[in-house]
Amino acid sequence: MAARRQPVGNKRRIPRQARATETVAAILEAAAQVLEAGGLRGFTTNAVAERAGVSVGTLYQYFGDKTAILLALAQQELELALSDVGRALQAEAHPLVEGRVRAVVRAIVNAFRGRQRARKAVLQAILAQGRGLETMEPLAAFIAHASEQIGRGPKPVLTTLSQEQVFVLSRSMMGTIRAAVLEEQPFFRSRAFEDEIVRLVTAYLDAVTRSAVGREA
Amino acid sequence: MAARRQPVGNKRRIPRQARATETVAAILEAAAQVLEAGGLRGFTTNAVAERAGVSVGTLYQYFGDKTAILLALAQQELELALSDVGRALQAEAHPLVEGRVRAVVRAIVNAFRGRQRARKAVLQAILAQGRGLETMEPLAAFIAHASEQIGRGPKPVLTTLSQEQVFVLSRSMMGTIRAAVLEEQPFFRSRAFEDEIVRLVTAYLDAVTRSAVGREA
DNA sequence: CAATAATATGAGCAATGCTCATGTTTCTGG
DNA sequence: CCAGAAACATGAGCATTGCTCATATTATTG
Repeated sequence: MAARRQPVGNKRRIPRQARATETVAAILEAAAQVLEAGGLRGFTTNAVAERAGVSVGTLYQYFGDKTAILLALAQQELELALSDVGRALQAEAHPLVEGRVRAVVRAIVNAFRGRQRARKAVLQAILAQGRGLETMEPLAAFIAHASEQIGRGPKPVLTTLSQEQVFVLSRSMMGTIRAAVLEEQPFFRSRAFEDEIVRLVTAYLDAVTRSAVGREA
Repeated sequence: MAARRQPVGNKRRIPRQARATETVAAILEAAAQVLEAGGLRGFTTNAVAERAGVSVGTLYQYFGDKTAILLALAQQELELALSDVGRALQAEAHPLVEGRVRAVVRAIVNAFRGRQRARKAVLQAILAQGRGLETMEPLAAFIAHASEQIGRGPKPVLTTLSQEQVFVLSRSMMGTIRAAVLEEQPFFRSRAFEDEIVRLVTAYLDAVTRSAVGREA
């Protein structure tokens, strides 16, 4: 977690001195501010550099291109969200599958509080870049693992999910939430919406389980 | 269908002569070709104009900005896909809900044949523009209507879906398919993948129905 | 066949992503 | 404490691209 890994293919400098670390942090913070203020439209490299109090050249020492900044922001956010979800899963040892699903859904939805414009812009950008894959992979892995956590309990449920099942599970859930954010749906934080997502995930897990059980015996 | 409606806020010219209509068609075709050849990276207004055999100025007489071209392509595609889905629903008077869901899913997946790069690019672009809403609205409306078609039959199922339910239904399904396209998942056209999407939708519809029935009586 | 409306042109402006030659700060070993 | 090296920072400016506008060409109308 503490290990600083650069995305593959990035030929840029890795900060080795404290000064550089601060610079990178300043750039990321500036990027978030610029996004929050003007969305993707106002997000120019010059604007970010100026706001961060560095020159464009410096910015390009640490980020290969404009998108790399967005990607870094996205990864930052994702790590935070995932740890939240992990905590929610451990804390809420809810006896019912539905309860644990709800804990996960709520944690994810909650991850979208504050700096909404910036978050929306980051979402747009990584989708546009077609880099959903890299950003999504940790989440999918997590869900694959979490589904076992979710599935075990008083009534043990799941064995292992196929890759297609993990994919459908993660993308349907995230796709729904993501669409709600991008479209700025008013019911995004409503209980009714949460209920429906929980229903979706729970019903799917149920169906998968029934099918798996039926295939044995 | 024949009625030519311009997106709101578009101050551009509407073709009135045959020549202009052909020009617009040529531009759209050129745009698709450019996208197919070089993806979003190669998609420059100058390139499109050149390929279409017109000048940039002409292009900008009919499209307010670069994105408008992508949006037009998207709407074109969507209309085609929706009519396919509609036909699939009418033709396949399958007795089981699952059968009708499968017909819809298959029609949508089939809509992604050919010109894959162009299609992917268009998806990326409209997502990046945050215009998913407008492009999605007809689909959501369609699904809201289709869900009644799907729900009726030997075992009548549904009454009416809430806005949250329509949203979850449409976005979870499209989100999953969209992710598979954008990430170029190898199992995109596999039977296993189709099965899982069908399972997802069917299970959700079932759960909604059970809940609605339980609330009466 | 004018007169008018519709359509087409493309040089070039403004904005933006990004580079590179140069200058400054920090570290390291003797 | 001090060179020499390595890391870090700078910003003018190049290349590209989205888009405009003054002008020219083609179609329609009465």
